[in-house]
Amino acid sequence: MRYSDTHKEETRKKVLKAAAKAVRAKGPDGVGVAEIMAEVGLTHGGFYAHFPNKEALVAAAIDEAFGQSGRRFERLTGGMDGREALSTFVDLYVTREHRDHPERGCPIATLSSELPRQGQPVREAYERGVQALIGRLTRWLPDERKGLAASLLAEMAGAVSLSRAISDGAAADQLLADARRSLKLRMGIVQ
Amino acid sequence: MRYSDTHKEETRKKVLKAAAKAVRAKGPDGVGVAEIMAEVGLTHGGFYAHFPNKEALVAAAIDEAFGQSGRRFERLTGGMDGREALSTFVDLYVTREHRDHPERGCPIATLSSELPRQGQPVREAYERGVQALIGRLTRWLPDERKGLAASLLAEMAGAVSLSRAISDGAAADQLLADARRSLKLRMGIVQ
DNA sequence: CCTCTAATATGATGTGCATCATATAAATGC
DNA sequence: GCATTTATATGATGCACATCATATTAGAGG
Repeated sequence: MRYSDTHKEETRKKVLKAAAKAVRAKGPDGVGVAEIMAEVGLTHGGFYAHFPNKEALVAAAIDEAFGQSGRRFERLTGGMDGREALSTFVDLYVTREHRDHPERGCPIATLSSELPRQGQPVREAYERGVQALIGRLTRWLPDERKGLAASLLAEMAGAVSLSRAISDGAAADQLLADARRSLKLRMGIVQ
Repeated sequence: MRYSDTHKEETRKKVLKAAAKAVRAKGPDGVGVAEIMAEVGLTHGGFYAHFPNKEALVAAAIDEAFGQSGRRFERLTGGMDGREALSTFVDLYVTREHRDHPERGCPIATLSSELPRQGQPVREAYERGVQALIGRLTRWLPDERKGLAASLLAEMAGAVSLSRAISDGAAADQLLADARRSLKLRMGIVQ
């Protein structure tokens, strides 16, 4: 092989990361192949040497996005007990910071409504990510109540998502604060 | 005028209703002008006699969708006290029926994630609808706690939205049931 | 029954996009 | 430094769509 052994793999990774960001920022249908390739300094034609089609890229990008936030949370909560980990998670997820940066946030808060309309490979990637996150939360909860974990995640994503629709910043912040409190109550962290 | 006085207005209404359904089913960007006109038995060209452009239609369709569900809930909860109205609302909103029929459901559960990326007129219509719904819930709550109302709405929409991503029907139903219970707890309806 | 005008249809234009066939260029091993 | 092969670029194709200019038709008023 003439390019370095790792060159193609590196390019693929870069494309994937750009896509993971772009998909969250503009949605699966709002983003174009050419745009993502340009982001990496390439042109659109080379794309098909890395992915069979756009749908495969989007699916991989969603896996990547979930993977990124998953690793981040593992890192930040490593060594904590369940109670502390849950509290940390809420304080990182249900925030203005998350609301204001969908492109590096949780795919659920950013893509929930449009994902059911995507093709099967994309939906599958999304569900994998959702289930992994539910699993993580479940392990942190007393008695490992999976149903509760899912419902808590719904509340967190719903709060971030709805706060993005509220133009009055103070009201949006208040919504997030109310949600954090409700979540910690449900988790048994506060009374 | 040669057509009956009300003809144009009736056509506009029909287009609007078709759009309100289509926008929820396929998203603002997933739906085409020609498709909506065909739904009403017309061709695409006539569209611009009714709306200046697609964006205006989408904004009007979102108003219409919020209006439809608003009127429906007013009708169903008319005469109830706050407690009973809230309980009824939860039992209608956080359901499998709602999950399975986005095209006639709440625009928040169907459009939340992609709406922040729409143009201003569409975002404004959406926020009007959100605020109206928050207002309705607020009036039903003891002490009229607006922040709580918003947070409750986030949890409801989040639960329906997330349940749409879960392919295992039983698990999705369980998520909805858990959410209903959590919501009624927060509303002070059950212990 | 005919006229006239508002409502709708036809068809064209331009744009953006995914995909692919083919051309070019990069850089390693010789 | 050259040949070879692999990565990337160029450019073409076809489709879906919004928009608009122009043509046609429906049908109430005379």
